[in-house]
Amino acid sequence: MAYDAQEVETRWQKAWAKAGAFEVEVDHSKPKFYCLEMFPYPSGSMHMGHVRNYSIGDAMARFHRLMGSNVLYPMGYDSFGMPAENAAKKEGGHPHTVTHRNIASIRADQERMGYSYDWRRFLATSDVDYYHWNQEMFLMLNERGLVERRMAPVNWCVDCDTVLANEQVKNNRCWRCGLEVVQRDMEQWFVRMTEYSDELLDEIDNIAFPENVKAMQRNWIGRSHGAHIDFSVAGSDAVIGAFTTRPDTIFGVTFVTLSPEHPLCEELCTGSEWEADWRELRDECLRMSEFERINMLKEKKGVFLGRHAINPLNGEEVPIYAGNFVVASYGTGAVMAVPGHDQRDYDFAERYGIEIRRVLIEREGDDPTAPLSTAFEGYGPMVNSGIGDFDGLAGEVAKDTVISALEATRAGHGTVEYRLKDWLLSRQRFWGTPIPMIHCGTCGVVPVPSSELPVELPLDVTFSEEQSGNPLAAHDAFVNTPCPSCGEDAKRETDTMDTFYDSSWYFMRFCDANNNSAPFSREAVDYWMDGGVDLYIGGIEHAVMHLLYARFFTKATRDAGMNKVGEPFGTLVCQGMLNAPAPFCADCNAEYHVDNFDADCPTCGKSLGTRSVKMGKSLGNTVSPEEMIGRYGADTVRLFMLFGANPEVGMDWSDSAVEANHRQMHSIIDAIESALAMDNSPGPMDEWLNARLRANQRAWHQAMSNVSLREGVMISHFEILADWNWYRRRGGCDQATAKAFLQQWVPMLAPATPHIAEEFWQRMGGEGLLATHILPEPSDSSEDTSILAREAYLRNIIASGRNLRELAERHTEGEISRIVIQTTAPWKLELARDALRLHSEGFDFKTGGQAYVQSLEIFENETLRGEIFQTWMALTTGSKKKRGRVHSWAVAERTLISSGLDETAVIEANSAFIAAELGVSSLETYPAGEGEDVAGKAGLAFPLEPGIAFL
RNA sequence: GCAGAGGUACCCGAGUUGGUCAAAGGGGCCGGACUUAAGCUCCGGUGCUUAGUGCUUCGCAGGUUCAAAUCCUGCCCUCUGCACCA
Repeated sequence: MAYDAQEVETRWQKAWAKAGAFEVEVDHSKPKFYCLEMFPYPSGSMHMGHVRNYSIGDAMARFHRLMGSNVLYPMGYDSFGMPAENAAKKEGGHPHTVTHRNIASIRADQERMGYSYDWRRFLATSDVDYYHWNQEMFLMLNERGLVERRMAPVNWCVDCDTVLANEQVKNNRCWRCGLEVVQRDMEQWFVRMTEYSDELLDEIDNIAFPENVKAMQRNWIGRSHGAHIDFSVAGSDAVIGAFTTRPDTIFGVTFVTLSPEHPLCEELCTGSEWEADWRELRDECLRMSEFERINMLKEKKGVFLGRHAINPLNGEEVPIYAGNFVVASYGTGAVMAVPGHDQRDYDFAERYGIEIRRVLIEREGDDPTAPLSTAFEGYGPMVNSGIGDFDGLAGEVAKDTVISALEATRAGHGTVEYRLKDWLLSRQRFWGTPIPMIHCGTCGVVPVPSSELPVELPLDVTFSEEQSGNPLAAHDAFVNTPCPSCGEDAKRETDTMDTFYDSSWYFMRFCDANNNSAPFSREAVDYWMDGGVDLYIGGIEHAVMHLLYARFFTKATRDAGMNKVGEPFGTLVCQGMLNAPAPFCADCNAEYHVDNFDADCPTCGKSLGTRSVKMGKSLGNTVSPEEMIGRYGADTVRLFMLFGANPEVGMDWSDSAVEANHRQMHSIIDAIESALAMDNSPGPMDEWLNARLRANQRAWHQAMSNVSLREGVMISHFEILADWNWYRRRGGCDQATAKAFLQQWVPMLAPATPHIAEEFWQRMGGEGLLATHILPEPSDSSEDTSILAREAYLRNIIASGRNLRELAERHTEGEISRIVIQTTAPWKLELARDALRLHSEGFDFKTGGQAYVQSLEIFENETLRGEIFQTWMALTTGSKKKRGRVHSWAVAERTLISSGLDETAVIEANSAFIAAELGVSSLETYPAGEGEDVAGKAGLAFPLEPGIAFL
């Protein structure tokens, strides 16, 4: 057929839309399946990374529809954020305009790919219909005490003109623009996510995320158990509180270090000879960001503060230092230093000549007085404790005992610390959800009453490149408002929300997207979200940000009674990178822009090779989806995406592979057309085709259920086609068989290539739209094993015949023209059947095998005795190199032998085919011993392995 | 350093409850059929060897076993995340 992908695909896309094929409602009579791709930011047109993401999701959505599930598969856009604002500035417009233009563009691209979204649930977070509910939920969080406004040192990006959450800072650089962030103290809005730290951490064990994502989240939350210990200062009322994860090393404390900004520093050293040194160190530290303090510090420096702290357990006085490596924001900003068992403290102690004391040994019996040449940071029995019964305790027991001792003297207690911090929500930008709060001179900060929501972003703002700061702050009509509490003039909050807030609950909004009286109804969300989103697909880059916020949010709304589940996502699939070749210099280990193909390395001048790297604008190694769809059609692109690699692994773009997949499409089309044009002549291959189809259906079903899409597509688009071709080659040509075959096969093509599947569904007279068709459970037939085994037997003969032919040619003078196949001697088959029967009964061949074979009647035959014995051994115990056949035969082969397969009959029935395949003009076959032993092959003949001679 | 995932034939990639594994499938390459020819399509080949045998292979080195791609130990390398975290 002339395959006009453009025409076929757009025609069916219209038909699906017209029929509302993908529109779903709550229906308790069916199992539900919620398939979701991570919320896209509409940055213009769709790129290949999107194509991969959605092709995976759509295949799964379509598969589950075929399986009879009620599939929720929505699409919307995470459309607030900086890029639109920057674009608006550039063109002197409004981000709203930019955003809607981009949404229209990406949506058109998605529609052209034929993704089966329920477009009625479409939403954009920058539309007031959506962010209204952001605000409503913010009031809910506020009422539940989860919102806090406080002064805090924040990460500020000068370029983006706004603060960033901790998660948005990577290597001290802004995640968006890459500029280094600076520290600023500002009044900010926080969501108290840390209230849920423990649940967020503990629940990780029970969710089906990939291990790497789980590990990242655990790391990020970073719970550590330890102790808070109070060191009082000698000659003062001051107390230094320190957090440690190693209370078992308390007797090794030989100094205490404060962060230079610690308020006690000044108090302790003012007026002393050490004050000047401390001030210098503090000022130096203030000039550094926290990141530099933690990661870039080359030199550990400290100054003595002139005072001593008292170890609460043994009363010992140790010097107090200020150290540049102690960070104020972690723990208490004070460290109890144990140089014997902490490498950093060891280095510091060595430099300043402080005592290094061993209070742990590595294993029992070690010398407690052995000097340390490096810190021993592991766990081991306590030694040299000086007081109490601590010596000998190790690990958790040691920690607990020390903590109990501290608690008894009220000098400390066990604690838990987290790395996770509260979610810094406010952004000093325009294009985000306005925080619904009002600042009143009299009443302070007052929430906007729910009845007055939404607080809408003004549309009468013109953006330009000159302006800096947040245009909202300069918009009088927005800012000025009466206080909802006292009615006096007041001012609106002009900070907007981090866009991660928008994406933290959108999956629940999709359940009830058009609700205009609440964020979502409990009924809808409990139906669709039961067990979480069943399949959530997206990039690994959201492992700690979006996925953690969304988990938190779901728990917060659950506790507010809005939904039942506490974990939003069931199975999470993180799709791998999409790579494409780029010029690469092995010496410099650097990739360059595609313009440098065939050029020399711009850095070292050597000639460039290529390497597969992530597709991206910066290297220019991108491929345009539009262009590929235009050239090959959406189905080919989808097939390539699914067949190229399994979802979670990286994948290389390859032009030749895309072309190969396009050829595959043609082959499938040709095959189906041939199936539609069959004669009405039933034959022996019909049952084989059915049996193969059933086997493939079962394997396909399993692969698809496991999101092993590559494997699934391999079956639906490659294996089944190969079977069909074999059927035809073997003379299969039955209309009824072909029709039933297509009835099953064509639907299997739909998840990956829905348009061509729908086209053929119609042409073969399928009922209704394939898009809404339900495929029955894969069936089974007890006959299948032996049907398939017979054909496999035949193929085996042809395969070994081919191998042998090559060898035979070398040993034969003249042309090879005929073949003689001697099948197994009947007595060998009988022995094989006996052996199999005994094997299935658990017979021990090693002890009883010989006696058994000798007891057989046939063993009386003296001339055969030797061969009988050899055959028996080959069947049962095998040799050193080869196991007995009873062990190595597959189930199918055992079935054939046990049923007493007449090999000669099978070969005779197919002699013309075999002869043609092996390129000989005549074929003769008989059981060994019943004819001439041509070329001495009779002895080789074995059940399922006939002796083959070419002549 | 810690944690997670990996290392399979020219490339990609299955296979890891030990035996049916010289190891699926695809790409590429080689050969054949078809064709005036190229392309398409179909068929076959693609570790070495051999009238169906034998040999050497699944990061490296050992070990367990009658039997290891698969299990154990050590090592090397790649990717990802965290990191002078108290």
